[in-house]
Amino acid sequence: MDSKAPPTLASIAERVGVSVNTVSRALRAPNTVRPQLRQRINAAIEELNYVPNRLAGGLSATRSDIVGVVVASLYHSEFASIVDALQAALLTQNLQVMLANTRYDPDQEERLVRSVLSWRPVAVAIVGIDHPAKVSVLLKAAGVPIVEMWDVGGPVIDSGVGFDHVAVGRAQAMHLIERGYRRLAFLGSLRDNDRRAYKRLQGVREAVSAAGLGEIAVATMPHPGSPDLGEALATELLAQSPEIDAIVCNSDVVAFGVLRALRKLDRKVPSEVGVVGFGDNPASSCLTPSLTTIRPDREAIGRLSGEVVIARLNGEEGRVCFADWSLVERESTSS
Amino acid sequence: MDSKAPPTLASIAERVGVSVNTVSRALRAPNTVRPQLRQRINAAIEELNYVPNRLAGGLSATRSDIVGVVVASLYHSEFASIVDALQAALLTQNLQVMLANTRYDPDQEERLVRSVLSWRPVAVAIVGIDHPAKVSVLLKAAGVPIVEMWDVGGPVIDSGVGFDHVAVGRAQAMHLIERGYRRLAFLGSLRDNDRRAYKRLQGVREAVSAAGLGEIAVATMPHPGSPDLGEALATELLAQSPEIDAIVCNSDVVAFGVLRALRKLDRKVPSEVGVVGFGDNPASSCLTPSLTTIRPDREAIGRLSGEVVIARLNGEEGRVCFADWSLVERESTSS
DNA sequence: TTGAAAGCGGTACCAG
DNA sequence: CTGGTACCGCTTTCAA
Repeated sequence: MDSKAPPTLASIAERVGVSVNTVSRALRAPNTVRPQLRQRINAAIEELNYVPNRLAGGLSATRSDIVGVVVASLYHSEFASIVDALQAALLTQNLQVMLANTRYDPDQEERLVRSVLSWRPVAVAIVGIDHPAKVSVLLKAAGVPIVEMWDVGGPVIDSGVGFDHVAVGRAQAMHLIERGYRRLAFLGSLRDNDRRAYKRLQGVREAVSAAGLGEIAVATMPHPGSPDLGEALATELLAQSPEIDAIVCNSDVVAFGVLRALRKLDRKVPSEVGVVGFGDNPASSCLTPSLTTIRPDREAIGRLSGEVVIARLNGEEGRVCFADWSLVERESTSS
Repeated sequence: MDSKAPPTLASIAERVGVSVNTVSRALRAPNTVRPQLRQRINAAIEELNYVPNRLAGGLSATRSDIVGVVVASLYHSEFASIVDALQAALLTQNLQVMLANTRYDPDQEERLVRSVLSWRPVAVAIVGIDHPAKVSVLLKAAGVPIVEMWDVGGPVIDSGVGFDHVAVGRAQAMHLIERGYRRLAFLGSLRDNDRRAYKRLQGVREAVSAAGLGEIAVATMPHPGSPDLGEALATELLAQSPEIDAIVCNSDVVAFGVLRALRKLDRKVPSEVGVVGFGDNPASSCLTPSLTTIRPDREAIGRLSGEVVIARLNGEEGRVCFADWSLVERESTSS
């Protein structure tokens, strides 16, 4: 790195001997400039390694080509693949992702949303629909399309792409109940800011209650999910409530640890205990027993979110898209 | 969303009846403004939901508080946790991440680097040290600190944080050789742009050659790694070369599929075939047999990269940090 | 402690 | 097809 000031439009204009805005046009509308001149301009650009200054461009054009993206985590691909697909979709329109990551820290969301908005994004995509009040206000006041992703089980500010997490919880529990399990528990990482997890838990409760099975045991910790967490929680849970015969896990990674705990406790899966995960980790199909889980279509959520952003920028109306998810039945529940 | 123009410093200045730059100072250096005035200004800011325009601010200050981050993938947390930790480190200095993802597409790197540089980042963190020539030129010409992450087995532009991937490949192979395996193979996703993977393969070759074991079999595909890919490649490989007794996998996720293939082929692991992965996927310890693998300290790489960026911005010299990695020995090789 | 004025590097509109 | 000229919204001297 050498710290001299980078070349500007003016530098290259001067070098070629034309005005600044001829150069500007050569870049944005090449065919409004004489081919020969254009060539000389391009040569100068190449030679000086000129890179346009989008701070200036965005300020002047009062639009930035930035899409703000706010997620709760990048860990273990919970949202990483959504961002991945979203970014790919946005790239087709030369839209740039400005990423912010709350890491499930409730105090961060407002701060990060402010930070993202300060770049005057042309749109914002954000995980969840349950934001602190001020966040919703800021998002609305920003005057740009807002796409709320992942959870659409409720009203959205502008547009939404995701699925209903209560329904997922219900499906997890109903599957277990259909398989003959009767003493269900819910287990996993549960952070205050993770409203989606609470909704899935709620769904589990609803299904259990509808089946007349009474209260479920719940074992959670506010730490990020991991196999070790799952093993610890399961071990403790089964010590306290040995009658439990089915465990709904808040993530596959946690379920991996639960399976390990059950192996150590010599409780057979699925004959004595059934286990359902959430998230469809690539490893879930490779465990023994393989793990029954919920497969949300993250790629679709990212892609559709990108498409909604683009549609909104083209003047289309806000809308809500439901993304697919399915229960993938494997060995851990096929009793 | 309502599309009226967002409030500016001028709007709030007018509302309070002071000049623009009094407001500006109230934000950046609160104690240079009379407390009472400051309160009225803050009230107006709150009321109008004012969010500063960083395009303007950055342009004016000729620095942006953006750190450009260029990765090759976000899929299955190969780099996601690096970004996660990097972002956390940068947040302490109010630095914002502008993320670009090449998805291992060789054609994208130059384009994305240009795009990132156009935001006049104060620094750039990028995966890898083997860039197309033009990318290196642009990065150097940008005149800001550049941190090359993940691979530091060679010269860096400015600073680097990572480890030597050739050494990793060597360690994988040597471990297998020490365990008594003799007919090694390398298997997995291998994309042109993934120079690190080639280096690991090279390391495997070096170790095998040093042990006088001759050529190794290689089974790769240019597609993203997955269990299915691993299973397919392993099945084919062992059909062609049934004498193979050890497989070095380019990622854990691929290794999961390899283990599945071996199970189906009724080849015992580790007694008949040894398997080593790379990446330390959380599930690796939960498989049966559990997977021996290489654990790179991704969190450290992200955190250290952030620290190097910050140090460089404080005027310190460029430097290279080696991050930890270790071979985690588990059941898949303990013959 | 506060204000006026000159940019930062582009874009957009209008004239030539 | 090309150049002149106001801005875009904020920061930064420099005075007051």
